[in-house]
Amino acid sequence: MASSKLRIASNIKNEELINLRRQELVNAAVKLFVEKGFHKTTVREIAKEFGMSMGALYDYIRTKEDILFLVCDHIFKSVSDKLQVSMVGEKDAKEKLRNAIRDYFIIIDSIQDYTLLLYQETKSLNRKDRNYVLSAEMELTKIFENIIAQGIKEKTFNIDKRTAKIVANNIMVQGQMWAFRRWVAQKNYSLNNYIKIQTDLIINSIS
Amino acid sequence: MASSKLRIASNIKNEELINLRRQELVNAAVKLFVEKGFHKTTVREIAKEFGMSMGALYDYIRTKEDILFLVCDHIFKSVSDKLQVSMVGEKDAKEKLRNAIRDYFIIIDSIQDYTLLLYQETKSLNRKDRNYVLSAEMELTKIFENIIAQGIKEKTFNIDKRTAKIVANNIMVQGQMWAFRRWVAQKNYSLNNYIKIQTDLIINSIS
Amino acid sequence: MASSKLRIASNIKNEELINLRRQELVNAAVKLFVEKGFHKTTVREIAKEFGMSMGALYDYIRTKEDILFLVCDHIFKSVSDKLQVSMVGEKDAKEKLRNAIRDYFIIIDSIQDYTLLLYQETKSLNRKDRNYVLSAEMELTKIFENIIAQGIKEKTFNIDKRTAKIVANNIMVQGQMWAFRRWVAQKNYSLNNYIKIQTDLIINSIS
Amino acid sequence: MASSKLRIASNIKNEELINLRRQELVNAAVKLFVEKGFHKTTVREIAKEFGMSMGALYDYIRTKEDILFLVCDHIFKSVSDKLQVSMVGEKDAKEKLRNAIRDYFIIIDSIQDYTLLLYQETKSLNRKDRNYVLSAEMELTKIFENIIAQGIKEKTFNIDKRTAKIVANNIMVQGQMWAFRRWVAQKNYSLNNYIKIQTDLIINSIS
DNA sequence: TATGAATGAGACTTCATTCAT
DNA sequence: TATGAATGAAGTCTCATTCAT
Repeated sequence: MASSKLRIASNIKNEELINLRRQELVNAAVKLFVEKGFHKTTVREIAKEFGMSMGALYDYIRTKEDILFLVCDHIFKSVSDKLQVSMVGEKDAKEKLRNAIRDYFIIIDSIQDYTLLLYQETKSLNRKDRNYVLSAEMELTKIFENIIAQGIKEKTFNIDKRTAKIVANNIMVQGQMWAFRRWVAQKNYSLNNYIKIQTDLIINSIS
Repeated sequence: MASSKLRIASNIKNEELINLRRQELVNAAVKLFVEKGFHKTTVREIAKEFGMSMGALYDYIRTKEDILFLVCDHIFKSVSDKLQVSMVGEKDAKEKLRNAIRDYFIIIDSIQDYTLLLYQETKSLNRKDRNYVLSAEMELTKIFENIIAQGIKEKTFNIDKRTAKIVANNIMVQGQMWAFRRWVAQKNYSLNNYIKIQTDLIINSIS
Repeated sequence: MASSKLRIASNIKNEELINLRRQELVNAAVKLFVEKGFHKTTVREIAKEFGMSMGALYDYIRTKEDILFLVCDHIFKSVSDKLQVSMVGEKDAKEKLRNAIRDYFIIIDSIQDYTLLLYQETKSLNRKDRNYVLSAEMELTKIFENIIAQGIKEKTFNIDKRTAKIVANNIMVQGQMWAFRRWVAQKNYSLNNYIKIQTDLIINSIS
Repeated sequence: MASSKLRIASNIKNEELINLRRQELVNAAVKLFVEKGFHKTTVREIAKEFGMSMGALYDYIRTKEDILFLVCDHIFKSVSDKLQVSMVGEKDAKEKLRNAIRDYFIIIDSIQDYTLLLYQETKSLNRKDRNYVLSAEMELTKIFENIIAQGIKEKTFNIDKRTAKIVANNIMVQGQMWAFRRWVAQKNYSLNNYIKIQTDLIINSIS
């Protein structure tokens, strides 16, 4: 995954330095993008938050859009890495699904702002970068799909494979909903409440 | 509802003309916004598509953002009006819910591009206009919430009121998902399939 | 003097109507020019204050600058007419001068805003119109010059003719000063005070 | 005094460069403003005269009005500095006053165009900047007031303090008159003539 | 004669990107 | 390698003036 950053060209030769600086760059940019959106954030502002000159910044990227990709890539990997970690352990499918949903929703909650950013600015990426991010999203969805597939095989879940794919996607958007519809969701429910209600609904619908 | 347009000031005195031209303007702008997004569409391009001079365009609005509001308002009302119409008739709650979901998903399908636009560019509106759009969205959600509430009263649905609200929101995002995740959804399912599967899942989860 | 208005072409044939309407136009424009200055006042605003359509307004003038000329001309004539009136009667030169200064200062005071306008926006006129206004101003100055000349002949005033011209101009600018330096003048002196002090200084300097 | 320039924000970090470029900018702008007035001069023209791109120009200022302030500030300081310098030396009040008037009128003569500009465009400044310029003007007036006050104490001048303030203001406007009424003043008098006549009138009026 | 919608040139301003130092 | 001043294209918006009705 780390190699994804290399998709973006740089003047700098030292690869370690690139990665270190880009990490700092992402942190600076994310903060500003969350606050004001991609289009309304200027490269000057990013450079200032980054603590470097404009020239230096442009040693690590080629265009402003590169920064957005770096940011999206970073955000997505945060979710993916954390979720991957939580997935270990030998449990039955229902338990596994409950845990995965819980972990996923908790992750979303912890990076709400990033979630918003990820789904609102993706369209500003060029085709190639956008596809990269989308495919990353699909990998994530696959995690849920696989758990459900296991449950179907174990006869725990009583749906077909085609429905499983939709349920997996439903889980994804219901997670995002916690961030997107915060005015409704977070005003009326605690995160635990929300997780319990959604999980029960999902399990119920496929059992 | 028509009065919402009056939120936006105009140099033109003839109110009918304002409405006519704004309708044309919305049509022109929607097309471009869908293609390239709000920020990447220039007012000059809109004026050209609008078929009038820049000056004329600015006789009907005050700022570029006004155009976005007009567009969002228009899109939202399309959905709302159509859904409202489909809601008449005396059926039991389950039947009503099935029909409402079906109608809503069909509407979303018929204005996919607009849906995308509506949910991606809302954040570019100023606070006031954004709130206006959000509250309109909440009204829509309420429609589903009310049907479910009726089902609960009739003992058709076996959930509490707090869960009902979440289900209503789930329906909304699952509709939007048809547009947003078209690469997944529309590649793998026909609209009818999608509607059937999602409806069954929902009914199942609350019965 | 009335013919000065004819310097400006019009589509309208009825000359009386022209004069009537132009008077109204001047009143509308003066108010706005005083408030916001010539450049920051739009023709649309003038038309609105004027109570006519833009098309109608342009029947009475050719360009926006024409309005400024009409206004300057009007203001200047107000002063001139009033001063002319006050000049009648048989008095000795010193008495005459005292009275003329008094009358002039009182007039300036009564049209302070206009005075400001007249001297700040004149430069926005084209050469011809500006010269017209300037020559009108010189006529006014001549009034004072003539009184002083009379006093010199009567041996009341002990200066030469060349000095008289300067004194006349001094009187003019000291009058304007009441309007221009209002923060100093009107904060520290009543109009009567101011008139008395300035008149005494002037008389003293030439006796 | 130099700090007055800091009232205006800049993108440039090198403060010396700011001062240098702003000086160049003022020179370019003054020339154009004198020729055509503030409103009729475009930023593009200023940039061209400035010898830099529009973008570069806007690195040194925030708005077009800032340029006007810079210009007014510069002009005023030219007068103020020169007059301050001429003020040294131990002379009696009458001698001092004669010299101060002479120096002031000579300065005005040497920067006639600037004087015109200063007093015609001040109103285009925003409140804060306008007040800044006005208060600078009042400081200048104070110089004359103080000399006269000294003469009153020394019994050289036979007027009261309230009259002294008016005389000081008269001197200011009579200086400006040399520039404003150039068609009258400079056509009929040499500068030396003008100075002599005005000075004698003033001294006469207060002795 | 009156209306006011439409024109379109041009104004001010921003900002991603480059490059001399 | 780092700096940040400079570029210039492009953006949004205004408004004096015209002309079909």
